[in-house]
Amino acid sequence: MAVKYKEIADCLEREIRDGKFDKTKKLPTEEELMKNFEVSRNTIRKAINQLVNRGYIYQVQGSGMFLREKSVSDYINLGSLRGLTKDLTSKIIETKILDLHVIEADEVKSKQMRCEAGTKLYYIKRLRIVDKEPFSIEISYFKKDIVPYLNEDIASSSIYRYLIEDLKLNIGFADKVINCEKIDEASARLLHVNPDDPALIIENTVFLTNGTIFELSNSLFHYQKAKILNRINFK
Amino acid sequence: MAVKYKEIADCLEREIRDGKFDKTKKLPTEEELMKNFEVSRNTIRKAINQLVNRGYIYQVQGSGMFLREKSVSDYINLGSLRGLTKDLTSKIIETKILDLHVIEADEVKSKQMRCEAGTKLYYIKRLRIVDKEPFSIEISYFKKDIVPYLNEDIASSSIYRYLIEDLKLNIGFADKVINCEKIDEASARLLHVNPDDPALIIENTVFLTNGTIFELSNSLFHYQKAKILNRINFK
DNA sequence: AAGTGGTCTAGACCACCGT
DNA sequence: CGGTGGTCTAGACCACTTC
Repeated sequence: MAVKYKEIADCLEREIRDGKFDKTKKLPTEEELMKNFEVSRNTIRKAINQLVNRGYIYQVQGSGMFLREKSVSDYINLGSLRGLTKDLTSKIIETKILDLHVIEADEVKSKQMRCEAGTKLYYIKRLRIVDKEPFSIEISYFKKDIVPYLNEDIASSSIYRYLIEDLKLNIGFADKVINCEKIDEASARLLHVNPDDPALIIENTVFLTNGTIFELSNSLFHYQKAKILNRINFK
Repeated sequence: MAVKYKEIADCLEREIRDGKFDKTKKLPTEEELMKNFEVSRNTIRKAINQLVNRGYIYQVQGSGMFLREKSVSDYINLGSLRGLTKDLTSKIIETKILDLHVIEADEVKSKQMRCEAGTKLYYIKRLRIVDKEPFSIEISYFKKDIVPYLNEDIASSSIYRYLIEDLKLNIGFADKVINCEKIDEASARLLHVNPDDPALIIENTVFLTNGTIFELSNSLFHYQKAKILNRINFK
């Protein structure tokens, strides 16, 4: 990390999650934080901005910084990279790899991923299981020139932990398209629902900081079990 | 407005939307913008940050600021206040008021909206029609002490324009929960779909900048017509 | 090496909240 | 009125990209 404002943000996030401010529901003032962390006001404000964007707090001019109501821990967080494991704490998450191999991009995929047709892609299909019940089906494509190696071990734990910590990928931004459809028969069997039942779908296009697409994924959720939470700030 | 960085952000947003940078797909450098707008670097960077958060551009250290691919204009934008009218440009949006009157908060609503039971609320039920076809059913509750007046006229055009520009409400943040369900019979009739067809649902809790809840809404979308887009930035 | 964004500091003044 | 965030400036140095 080595960047002050991120370290401060992460530290404060930990403290918030640990309930350090639950009694007052209020954070220390900017001035106090400046003293505690021995940095300038701008740096504190940048750190705090992270917490605001992550949905933990809100600021009131002239009054202070307050905790936002705890998000019940049963939602999928749209705005984070942290994956199911970190979103659904207090649940048992398991992953079953249904398929994992290298393919070549066809016309459609090459267009979607902005690459040449024939580009090598990892194709992964996974069934996510929450508290012993099928929860979602996720199909992902990774560009092999950016993610040169993947195996079942990595794919069944946290792919993103691997991409960030081991491969040191600089993930920049993502487009997420959400809609719902009638589920197809094969997926219905996997999720233990009836054909034509609803399914919640997230299509995800993920970019590196330099603007390159490196992943495309399609997640299909059990309609009674999945709820997505998104916290938004205006201003 | 009167705040420099927001004015600059709005100005640049307009220019981006007008296609001013489409040829190069690149924005001027920070230095050029500093000169053009005659402000300090921090102010420019704050303005640019707005554009990043609004999903218009991404920055590459050492290289420049680039346009993000145009969001096709057929999505509902989760991260904006701008409502259907501004999201679905190039479409004809109509609104039919199904119900509008003042009620008193029951146990459930008072809990959801964090107010006393019996608090006066505007209850509004609207059918949104896009290109002459039913698109969504929106049920909203507004606290009457914050939104003292509403009528069919206001409710059938842009409520948010009224809240912001006329009532000068300071809207701060929102929690959105998305899921999908089987549609009920009455809604199915309104949306011209079959009972038990899927429905995409957004539950929206909106807060003023001081942390007060002033609106609760529940939108139920035609599953084949509604797609939600959310652009996310990491870092 | 030059160009361009990213981080950080120090200080000034304004706007809003609560007493 | 004092306390606390919000905006803005000016300048320094670092990190990455591009050639």
